[in-house]
Amino acid sequence: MTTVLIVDDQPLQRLGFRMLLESVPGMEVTGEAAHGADAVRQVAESHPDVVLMDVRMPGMDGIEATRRIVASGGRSRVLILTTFDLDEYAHSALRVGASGFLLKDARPEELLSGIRAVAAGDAVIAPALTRRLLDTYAHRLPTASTSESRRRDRRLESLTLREREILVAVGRGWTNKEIAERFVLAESTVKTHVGRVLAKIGARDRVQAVIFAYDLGLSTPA
Amino acid sequence: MTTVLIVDDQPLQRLGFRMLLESVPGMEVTGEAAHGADAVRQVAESHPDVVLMDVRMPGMDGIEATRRIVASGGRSRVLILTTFDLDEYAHSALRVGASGFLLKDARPEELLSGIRAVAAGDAVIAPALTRRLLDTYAHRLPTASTSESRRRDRRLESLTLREREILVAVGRGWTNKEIAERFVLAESTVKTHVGRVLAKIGARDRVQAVIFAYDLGLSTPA
DNA sequence: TGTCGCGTCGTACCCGGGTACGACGGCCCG
DNA sequence: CGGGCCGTCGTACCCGGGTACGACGCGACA
Repeated sequence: MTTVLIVDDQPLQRLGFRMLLESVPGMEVTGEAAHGADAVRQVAESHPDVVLMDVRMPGMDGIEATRRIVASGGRSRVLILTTFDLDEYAHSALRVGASGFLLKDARPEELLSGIRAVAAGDAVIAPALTRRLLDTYAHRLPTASTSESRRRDRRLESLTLREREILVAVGRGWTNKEIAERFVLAESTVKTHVGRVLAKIGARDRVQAVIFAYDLGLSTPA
Repeated sequence: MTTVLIVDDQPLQRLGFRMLLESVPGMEVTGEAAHGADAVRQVAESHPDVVLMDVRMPGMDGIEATRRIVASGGRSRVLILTTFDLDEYAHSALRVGASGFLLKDARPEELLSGIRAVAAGDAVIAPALTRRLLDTYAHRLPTASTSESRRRDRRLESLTLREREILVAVGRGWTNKEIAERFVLAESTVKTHVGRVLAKIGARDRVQAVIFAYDLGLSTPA
């Protein structure tokens, strides 16, 4: 049984989705929300497997709602559904952790197939957008085995838990003193940790450490 | 009418694809190839809309064949089909210009839907792989215009061209001295610029400036 | 013609950050 | 039990970075 929360500001659109989903065995609609804030609230309550999320809504939009749902750490996956084939939407949505991005003109079976994939922990992107993403980013994919990213992974692996925490803090732009205060440590201790982190990841100073953190997604914008 | 070339070293596999495609109106199989070299030759002759390409084949493999087909500049699009869910294959395939990457265990309608999308100039990636690609690369997508970043955009707008260049350099982790050398400037000049940038964007130090730059996608993890 | 934004450079000062030590207690594991 | 990893803290030193001035030449534009 796959549980779904429908989020869209248009009642008629919600009805359409509900009709479709309820006609399919194994799909259950656990609720509807008309704006982002309500969506976030309902996800916290009912923990649906999949959230069908519209982008453009009055009040909190779908991107921000997605960000909060993902950040909450629950099991729910967000599948963005929009009428507008805009790259900015898609980039933002995928960036904040959406598991999918489909257009509302998709055929019903494509939508259902997408929902199933997302519920299973996979991800889907509309073919038109996939094309543009590939055109833009395919050339910078790693050629083959290992290379850069995996080597960096090893560098990250070499960090102890504490050091990783410190690196994240540095990535937030905090000074040593601020880190010391928040972690309740002596500033000298923080310096020690930072120094070890720099040595391990091969950074010259905390600026390069921040860049390293962003490259690995350890720190993320927004 | 969509024309398709089937490339696979296993005759039985080719037969399966042919049976499926010929059962669908609007699909036409223009030929079969058992290895990469033959595929490249046939594409040059018959210019199919879509090439269904296996990866593992004796002789020239599917990746190399794809590279050549794409490089030839024709209209044919390549859809990779493989039994093996290996990231290296996918990365390589997409990098050399494949329009899609699906697994052979896909349902027939998914495969057909993928072929249609590719024929239309779009692209498709298997959901399981899409998930991994997103997990790996989504965080480095450029941010777009959310309400948040638009406010920052104004801050960015307030920077002069030179200051923006300096900010990018800072975002790369360069020291003031290094920036001075690369831009052929005095270090004091760089300091002046950096100071003005910090004041304008509301950053305390260059670390926060780096974070700012990443948030706006002005600097991106390469 | 004046003036304003921009880019350039200099000096002087202070401070946060990075390094190089050394040290101590806790913990796990051989 | 001893050694190793981890996390903690301290002192001392040096340097890069940030700030606060002031100054100059240039092009645009009123």
